[in-house]
Amino acid sequence: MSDPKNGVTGSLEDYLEAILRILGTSSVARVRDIADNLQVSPASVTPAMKRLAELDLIRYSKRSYIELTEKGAGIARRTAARHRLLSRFLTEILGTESTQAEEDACAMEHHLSDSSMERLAAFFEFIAACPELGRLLESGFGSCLEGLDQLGSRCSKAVCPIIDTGCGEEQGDLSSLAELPPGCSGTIARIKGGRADRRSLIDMGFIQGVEVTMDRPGSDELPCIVRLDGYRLDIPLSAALIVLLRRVDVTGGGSA
Amino acid sequence: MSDPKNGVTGSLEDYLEAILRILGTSSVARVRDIADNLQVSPASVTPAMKRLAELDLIRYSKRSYIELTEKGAGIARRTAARHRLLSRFLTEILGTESTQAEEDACAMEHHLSDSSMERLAAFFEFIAACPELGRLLESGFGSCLEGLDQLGSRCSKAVCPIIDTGCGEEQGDLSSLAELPPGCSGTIARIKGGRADRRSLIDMGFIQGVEVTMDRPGSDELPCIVRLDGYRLDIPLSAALIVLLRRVDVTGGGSA
DNA sequence: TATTTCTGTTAGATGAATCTAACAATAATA
DNA sequence: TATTATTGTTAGATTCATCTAACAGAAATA
Repeated sequence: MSDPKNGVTGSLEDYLEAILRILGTSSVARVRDIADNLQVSPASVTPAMKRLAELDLIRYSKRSYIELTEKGAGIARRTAARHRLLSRFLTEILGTESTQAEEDACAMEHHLSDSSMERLAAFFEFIAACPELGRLLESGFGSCLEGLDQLGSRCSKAVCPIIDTGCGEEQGDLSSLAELPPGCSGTIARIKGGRADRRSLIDMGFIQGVEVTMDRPGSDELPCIVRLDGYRLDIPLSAALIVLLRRVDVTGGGSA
Repeated sequence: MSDPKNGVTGSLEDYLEAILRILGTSSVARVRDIADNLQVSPASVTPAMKRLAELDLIRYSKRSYIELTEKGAGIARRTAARHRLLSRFLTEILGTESTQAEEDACAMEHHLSDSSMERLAAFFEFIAACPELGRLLESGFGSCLEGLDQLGSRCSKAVCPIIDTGCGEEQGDLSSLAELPPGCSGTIARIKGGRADRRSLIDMGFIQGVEVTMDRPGSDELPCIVRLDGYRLDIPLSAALIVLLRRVDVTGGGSA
């Protein structure tokens, strides 16, 4: 039923991955090493080894050293590869801090499908093979992200189209959500402003590409009411001001 | 201890998200709707509602309609935003098939940290704001990925640097892993060949940017032994032939 | 050899998330 | 109103993953 991978749960994948990691440096893997490696009590390791042995993924008998079977090593390597791929995407492309990236990757590695994994690997190859793209990401997005790290600070406007005014070649096309007349819709192009403001809007679902409709424009005292993905949301005018939209479906009046 | 988000587990996030989703179309959320929405038995919903109510994330009493509190709606929206972000990354950037992307996103949404999420949102804004990048991804990576879908087929060589010969402007710099002399290392640049071959190499950890060292070159009958991340691996010569490397640390002899 | 220490195992408990089957409350229909 | 769905709840079981505490086996040391 909810048996994802023939009985191999995320936790078991972690054990396999740990065994592979240990065998990379030590010549043998013992229960103790695995427990330390996964920050788990040795008492938790034994039953996991039993299950892995039943599934023919390790060779194990009471008190013996632990070895991976071919099948187990395959799963271990695949899991490790997923982990590395995700962690590299987070650090190298998105610029997530490495401790955090490890943690995210550790949790997500069990849920990335084969086909997405294959594509993510291709993505890295593509970036590496395409110097133009690499340059764009590094000089453009990369230096913009540095700005994200210094809380609330703004990054080099010349380079970063995201925070604050930015280079935005199509700045002219964009208007603030606050200016959207009632009944009209727009697609979110980007969120201006400091980190905290951005984050709280993103948390509410204000993400590039998503359509917003204005239900009731706000004032200084009255929050705007908008629809996002069909959900009604109240946001203060100050928040609406920093959401930049590309207008679609201009049925109502036209504003500046 | 291992309490990630103040008692709100991944499963509870799913329930909150489902409630938000239901309230987007229906005017009320009932146990039945939630059960249907999450493909879960109604008997599983009741205890979940109790826990959510205890945590002050929904308003609920026996047999009542279910409403989100402000706090609960916040978590629900954040989870939905993560979901959308991941699912869009998978479909729009990586080109994963949408059913699969949904599934992956559903599982990963509980594990993406705030900071990675923030950066992923910025990534979308950056791509949208940078027409050059958008074009590159779409015409280059995008059309290359189409090739991935037709099993084993090759995509337009003019445009795709990944599969087969590709445009590879720096083709000259690259040499096959099979040609790497013993003791020498290289960094993986890309994997040539059909989909199945690529996938099995990726599964073993052959991913762009990773360093490989040759332990023992192979022959038609004898597999190569290489080291990847410190792990020893045997691969058939035919597989080594399609791994393209950028050489580093040329201590040994020089090959063509 | 006897003792101590380290390592691994077992037993038993806990908590999360689910299920089925039986029951209760409500709503719809005859 | 009486009967029949439909909907929600409870009880009880299961599975997974973990823990602590107690014990057993092996190795190191006295």
